[in-house]
Amino acid sequence: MSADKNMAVCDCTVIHEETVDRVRKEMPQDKLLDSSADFFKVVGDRTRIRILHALFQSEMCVCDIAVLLEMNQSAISHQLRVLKQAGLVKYRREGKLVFYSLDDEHVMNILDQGLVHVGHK
Amino acid sequence: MSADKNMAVCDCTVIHEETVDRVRKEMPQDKLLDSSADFFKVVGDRTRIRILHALFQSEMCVCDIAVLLEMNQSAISHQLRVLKQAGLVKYRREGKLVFYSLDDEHVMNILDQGLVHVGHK
DNA sequence: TGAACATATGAACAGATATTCATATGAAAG
DNA sequence: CTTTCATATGAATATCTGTTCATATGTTCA
Repeated sequence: MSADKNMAVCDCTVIHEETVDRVRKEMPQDKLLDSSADFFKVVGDRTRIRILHALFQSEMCVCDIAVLLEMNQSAISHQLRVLKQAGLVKYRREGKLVFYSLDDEHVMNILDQGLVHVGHK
Repeated sequence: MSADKNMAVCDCTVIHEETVDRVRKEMPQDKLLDSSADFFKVVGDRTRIRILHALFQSEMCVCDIAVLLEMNQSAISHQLRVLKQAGLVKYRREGKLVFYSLDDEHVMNILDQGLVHVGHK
C-alpha cells in the first residue's frame, strides 16, 4: 500500500518503511499541526510581533501603536484585525479611541522563548 | 520631536505620549524582534512544522519525509534547505542517502507550546 | 445636524513564498 | 565510465500577504 502512495508522490523507493510508519503514528493530528502553523505564522511577522511585545507592556490605542512603530494607522489597524482573529488581542472602546491589549498573556511565554532562541545564536 | 514623527507616519495626534515613550524603552531591540519574527515565520508553515515534528521522532532521509508527508521530493528538499539555513536541522550523508535530524532540540519546546496553545482553544 | 477626529475596511499593488518541473550533482554498483 | 538512484537546485508559476490609498463608520462636541 505505501508502495503505491510512494509512486504517486515521490520519485524514489521507500527506504525505511518502518521508520515512516512509526513516525506517522506519533505525529500530532493534522488539524493541530495546521492550527499551530497558523499560530506561528501570525506571530512570524515584524509588525505583529512588535505589536504584541508593545501590548505586553501596556494597553494602547491604535494611534499610539502607529506612532510607536512609525507606521500608518491603516496598516496597524489591518494587523490588529489579524491578531484579534487569532485570539491574541482584545479591545475596549473609550469614546473615539479603541484600546487594544493582550487577550492571552500566556502567548508571551512563547514569544519570549523565541527571543531567547534567537538571542544566543 | 515625536510630534513631527507623528505627522510623517500617522494620521492622528499622539494621544498618550508617555505611554508610547515608556513602551518604546522596554521594547526588545529591533534586531532581536526581526530575528524572532523570522524564526516564527520559518516554523509557521504546514510543511516545515510537519518536518520538524517528524524529525523529533526520528532522523529521516529526504525520501522518507516525502513519503510521510505525501509530497514530492523536490518540495521537501527546498523546505529542508530553509530549515537548515535557520539552523533548525542538520544532516549527515550515508552513501546516496542524506539523513536529516533536528539541530536544536530546544526548539521543540516552543513547537510543543504552540500545539498546547492551539489545543485548548 | 454637521464638523472633526480615531478607527475600520475594501480594493489595488508590490513583494514574498511554496510548489512543480526540468535538470544538475554526487555517490554506488555494474 | 556509464548507469542508476537519491538529493539539490534554478526557473517558472500561482498564491498569499503586507502596505497603501481612498473612503466608510462611529463617536464626540459645537
